Amino acid sequence: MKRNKITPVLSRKEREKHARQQEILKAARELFASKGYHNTTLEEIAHHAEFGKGTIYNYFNSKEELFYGIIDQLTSETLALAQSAVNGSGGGAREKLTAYARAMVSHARDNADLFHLVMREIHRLNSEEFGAGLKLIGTRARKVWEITARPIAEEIRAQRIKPIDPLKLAALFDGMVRIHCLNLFEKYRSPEGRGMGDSIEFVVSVFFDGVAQRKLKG
Amino acid sequence: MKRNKITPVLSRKEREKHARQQEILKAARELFASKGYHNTTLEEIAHHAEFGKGTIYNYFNSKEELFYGIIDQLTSETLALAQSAVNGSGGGAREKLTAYARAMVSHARDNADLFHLVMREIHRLNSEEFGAGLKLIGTRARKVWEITARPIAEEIRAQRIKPIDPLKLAALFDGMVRIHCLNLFEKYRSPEGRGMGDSIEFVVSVFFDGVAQRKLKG
Amino acid sequence: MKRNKITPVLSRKEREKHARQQEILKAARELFASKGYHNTTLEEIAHHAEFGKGTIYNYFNSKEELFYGIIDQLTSETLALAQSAVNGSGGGAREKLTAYARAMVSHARDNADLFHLVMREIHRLNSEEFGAGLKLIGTRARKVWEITARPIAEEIRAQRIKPIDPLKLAALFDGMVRIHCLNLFEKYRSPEGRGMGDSIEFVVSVFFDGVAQRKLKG
Amino acid sequence: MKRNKITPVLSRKEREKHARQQEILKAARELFASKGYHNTTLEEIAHHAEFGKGTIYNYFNSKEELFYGIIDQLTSETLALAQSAVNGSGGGAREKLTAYARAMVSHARDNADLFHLVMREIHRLNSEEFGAGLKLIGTRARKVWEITARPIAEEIRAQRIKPIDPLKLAALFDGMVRIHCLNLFEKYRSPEGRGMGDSIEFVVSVFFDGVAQRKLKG
DNA sequence: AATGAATGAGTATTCATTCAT
DNA sequence: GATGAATGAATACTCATTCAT
Repeated sequence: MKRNKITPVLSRKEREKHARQQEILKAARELFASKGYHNTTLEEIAHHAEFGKGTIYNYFNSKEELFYGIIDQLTSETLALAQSAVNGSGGGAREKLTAYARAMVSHARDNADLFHLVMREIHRLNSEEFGAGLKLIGTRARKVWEITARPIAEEIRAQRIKPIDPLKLAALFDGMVRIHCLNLFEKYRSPEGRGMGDSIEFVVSVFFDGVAQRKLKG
Repeated sequence: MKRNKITPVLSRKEREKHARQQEILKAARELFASKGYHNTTLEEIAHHAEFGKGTIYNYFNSKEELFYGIIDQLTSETLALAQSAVNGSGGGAREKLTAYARAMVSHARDNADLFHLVMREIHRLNSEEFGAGLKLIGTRARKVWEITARPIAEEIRAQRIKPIDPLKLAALFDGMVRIHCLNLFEKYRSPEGRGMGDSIEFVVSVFFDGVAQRKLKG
Repeated sequence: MKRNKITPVLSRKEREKHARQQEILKAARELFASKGYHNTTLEEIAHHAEFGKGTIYNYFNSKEELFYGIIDQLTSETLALAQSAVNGSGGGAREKLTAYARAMVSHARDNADLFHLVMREIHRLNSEEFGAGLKLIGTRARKVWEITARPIAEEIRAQRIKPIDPLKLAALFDGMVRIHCLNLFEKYRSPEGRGMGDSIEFVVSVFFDGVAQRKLKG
Repeated sequence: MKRNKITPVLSRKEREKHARQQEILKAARELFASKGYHNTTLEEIAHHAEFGKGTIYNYFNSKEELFYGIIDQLTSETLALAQSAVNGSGGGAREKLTAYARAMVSHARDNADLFHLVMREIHRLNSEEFGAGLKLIGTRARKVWEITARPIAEEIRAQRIKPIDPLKLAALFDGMVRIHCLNLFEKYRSPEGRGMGDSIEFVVSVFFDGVAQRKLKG
């Protein structure tokens, strides 16, 4: 991707500022993920990012906002992942949703702790004062649903999927995938629970075909 | 150890002690649910329960233990609900799981805030912070699965459900129901999202029959 | 010691009250001695004395006062001990003071922890608000000095002791004995320090004869 | 490691840090001395030192550690005082010990409250509470004894002092001096007690010569 | 822009004391 | 008199945020 040297999109200063923001976010992600939001101090984040404590405040107005930054990152990663799964993979809804599900599992595996972190802290944001941060999550989730609803809608039109509100279906499927991820990467599952269906195909199959045995035609 | 029917099982003192514990739990439930664990102070709980701060410590050894008390209450409610749905409703797996799902939606509606609290805190299982006391949640969740897995297993034996690990299926179904509840009662859903299928039958139907249109046999 | 049955000095009620007070004091002595004043709760004292917490307050108005009661006990024991040493032992000042010193060492050994406790907490009493409790100690200590000063004074009159204010000498001797006790029963003395002169005669000898070698007469 | 004379051993920052530590120690010394350890709150210390409460914790990790800091200060002052008395004054043991005793009285007069504080807290050595950090006091006290034992040992060798373990003698002498100081500066002594021999020579004289009148030879 | 020392609001927990039974 | 449940004042310590350098 070439950039015109004369009119760079971002000035050097802006680029450096952005780079430092990313460094801070990275440090915070790691610490929040492993110790939780409340148990991580700004001092630790600053130290881990190799900045002074005060410097953090040049890039984020508060610890809260830093956390929003992470949510933003994480949800936009998910969004991108949905987009490329739906656009990039050939075939019909089944193939596209499978691709999305696979990508989600992989993403959740790489960010298991963070994934849980957001699930955990989401409620804090739920309180009146943090409406803003939550809306972001809601909005992004909805966008994911809209993207995955598209191939579903197409197949409904082609009468290969039952005529149910595609957005509902997309939301349900997304939920199934997320629950599956949680179950997969839950640290404290009982030992027997481990390995319980790490194949995402199981989920896709239930979603499309149901669990009921098809009656054999006489 | 026989007990005379006339003398109650618990003495007046014991009954009063238990009643007060319940009052405190109730107050804590409401506050934790609406403001989250970290944002609720013991002073608020005491005030809301109309007790002195010190009194709380006569019934629970710490804020954390109080929290465990709530988790215990809620998860045992869910467990009871699963048991009566499975044992009490006639019919096959479809009817029993529908009954369970209905009961969950109703329970979640009555305890919307608390439901979110536990859905969220369930993920704290991962955090060192609450590790010890919260295995409880995992254990209880698994018990629910075991209960709902039973009718599934029966139908597998009767070849009316595909031969998949019934526990896996139960866990997936439970997850679908819970996700559905979350979507239904999420406070901050965008307005358009509201009313997106509050009929739980939709979920049951996808679980059993899938979304794919059945090809008509020649 | 006979008591006239008709006019008992104390009524049964009074005697019982006194007995219970002693029980409480005993329990408190043991706990204060082993754990210190601040680290002992009234609840522990009550439990150890096998009374209810509230009952303690029927006998002592406060934890403070309970502590004074112990000081009173301890200092009056010391006083009694000084009296009997001085009156009871034959011989001159040297014998009488030796008897006192021996009794003190023995008493301190039996009450080592309590002995330290009083030394330790004495300063708290030093603050304006506790003047009362401290005066007691001061008064009792002075009485001990007066008692031990008597045989000293006699020997001064007999020109067997240098003509120095006997009260000063008594106070110094008392201090020497107490310091010796502290050194003897100090728990955390370095190992080499242990056993460093557990014979009280050493102290008596220095007091009377000094450490200087007498010049041999030509 | 050579240092250029022009660059100071400590940087400005280090010097300032040290200065602030001293200020805090000073404030704590005054408050602990007048009110005792338990009756002094960190908030008071902070206020008296004209710092914020949190600032204290940038210099000392806990209230307890702050207390150790004071103990350290005071005991090292005493140690220094013993050293210079023994090394600095000419003459034999009598002169050197007199110098030490004088210095102690003067030091105790200047720090009467604090002196009592430490005399009292020295006995906390016994309580589990302070065990670890307070070995320091015992160690320092022992060092003082070792220092003052040296001139005594010399005179024993010269047969001018009786052949008794010099460390024992040093400990006894030190105790006599300290007791004398306590008696001198005890705030709440009864009025008649005041002025009871503030001449330390009295103590030295008893230590060396004893109180017994020497029988005139033949 | 970067820093980190200073700050003080905020909070869980303890425990002497009271008082209804 | 005896009891122990209820009480709330008291306090060490944390940490997000500020701001002078």
